[in-house]
Amino acid sequence: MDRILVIDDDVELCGLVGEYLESEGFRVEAVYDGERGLERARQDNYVLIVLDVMLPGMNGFEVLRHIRASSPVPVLLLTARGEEVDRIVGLEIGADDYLPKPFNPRELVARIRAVLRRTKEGKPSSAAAVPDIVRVGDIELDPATRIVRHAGKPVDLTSVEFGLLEALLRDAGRVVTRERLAASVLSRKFSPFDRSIDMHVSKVRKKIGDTEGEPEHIKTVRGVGYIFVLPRSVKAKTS
Amino acid sequence: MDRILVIDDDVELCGLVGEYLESEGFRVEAVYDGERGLERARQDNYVLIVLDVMLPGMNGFEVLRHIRASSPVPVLLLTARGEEVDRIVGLEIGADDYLPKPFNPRELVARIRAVLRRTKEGKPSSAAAVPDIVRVGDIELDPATRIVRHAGKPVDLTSVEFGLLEALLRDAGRVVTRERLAASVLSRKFSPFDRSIDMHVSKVRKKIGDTEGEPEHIKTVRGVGYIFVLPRSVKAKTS
DNA sequence: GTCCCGATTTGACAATTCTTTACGTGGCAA
DNA sequence: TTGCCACGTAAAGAATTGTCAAATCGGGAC
Repeated sequence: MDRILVIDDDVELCGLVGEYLESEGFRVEAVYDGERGLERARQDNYVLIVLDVMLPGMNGFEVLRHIRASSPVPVLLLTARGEEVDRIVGLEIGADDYLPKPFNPRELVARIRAVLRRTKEGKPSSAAAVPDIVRVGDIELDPATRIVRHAGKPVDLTSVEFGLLEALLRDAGRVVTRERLAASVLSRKFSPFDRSIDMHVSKVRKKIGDTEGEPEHIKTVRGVGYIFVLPRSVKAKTS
Repeated sequence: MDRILVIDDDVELCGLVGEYLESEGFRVEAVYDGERGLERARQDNYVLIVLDVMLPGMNGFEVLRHIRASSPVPVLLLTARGEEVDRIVGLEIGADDYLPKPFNPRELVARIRAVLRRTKEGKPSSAAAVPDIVRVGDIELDPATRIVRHAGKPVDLTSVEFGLLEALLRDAGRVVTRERLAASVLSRKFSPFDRSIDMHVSKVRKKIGDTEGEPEHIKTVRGVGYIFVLPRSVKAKTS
């Protein structure tokens, strides 16, 4: 089983991430400081390391440099929001990708899979990280260009609409609650009078053709939220 | 610990750079003229030398030539702004990279690390040093010469515009927040009334042709920031 | 030092996007 | 069927962004 090492001093986050990754079929170990992380990284064999930049004691870059000195194991950096340090430094010293906090666990998984795929393909570490296209049925969403296509034809979405569709697509086949949508799309708590999400769902539906008798993409789950329906008998593997 | 020698007659700058590099885990020594620099370079063992081209007495090229006569130590040249010619000369005599003043300390660190990585990877020093050029789609940006091209044609940008475009390009395919842009481009905290970034984005857009119906380069992500879109023309295999 | 010029920032207003209001529809239970 | 409540969506209102133009800043020439 693929083993992943998470180095992050945020214990709670480690727990969440760990749980999620395990549900996705990885084995996860977490340590909460750089020294310990380095130690583990050296003695054990992980397929990938998730490394927080901001660590007590030895910072993430230090750790990365030391890891790189002895091993080509793929490393995915987590950076705090609004943090100055960015790709310039991170990728230059040999990270394989990075993800700004806060992030969606699905996004993390997608990136981990992308990195693993790249490195497995024989590509040496530190190749440029290109976000993946999310495809479900006849809908295609590209985070890198923010272009959405419906049956191949580009659909013009606003920022919020794009974010909403992305959130639904990344969890295609599962119900996404209004709470989660509000949090991830609008960056705010959901309150019962807030009809904003509904409004945007309405608009997205219109734009991706959920109006005619066509098989609809976004179904309402009364009292809970929305679900992007999967085309029959296809599992939610975006990788 | 990795030791770096800085040769530059600007004492203040030496101080700043030294401080920054030390915070990044290097040990730094600085001297303020070429003769002394040469002396130090000969007797001590540095992992890298940062050398200003414009020096009182013996100029940087002289110094570099002398250093190269006896040592393969990596050298990073600092050139005054707009001195394009120097690039060719500098790299030909055996510099490993160079950086025009004024520069961002982070950029310096990134380049130092890049050089160290290159030279450590077995490439002998002074092997073809390729200063990184950032290329995304039909846009090409050279941090070293500060020249930007759109479809091959040079685009005239002001320094803020250049910095803005560079920041976006380095994170092409990902959203860059206003906070981040303000910090890295304007060197200040972003405040909600600050329209400066927007203004510059507007100007850059105009200059790189984001005005016609053509696929635009810079998209707005409302409430967050901007994203430089990655071209997706090349499917599947994107190195 | 002052003057000048281009660059950057700020002010103002238009255009676009998002939120809220308002009302209609339809599901669900008794 | 009735009543209730959640959802759909048009339209008004609020907020954010685009951009022109004017004010301010900063660096070099003198």
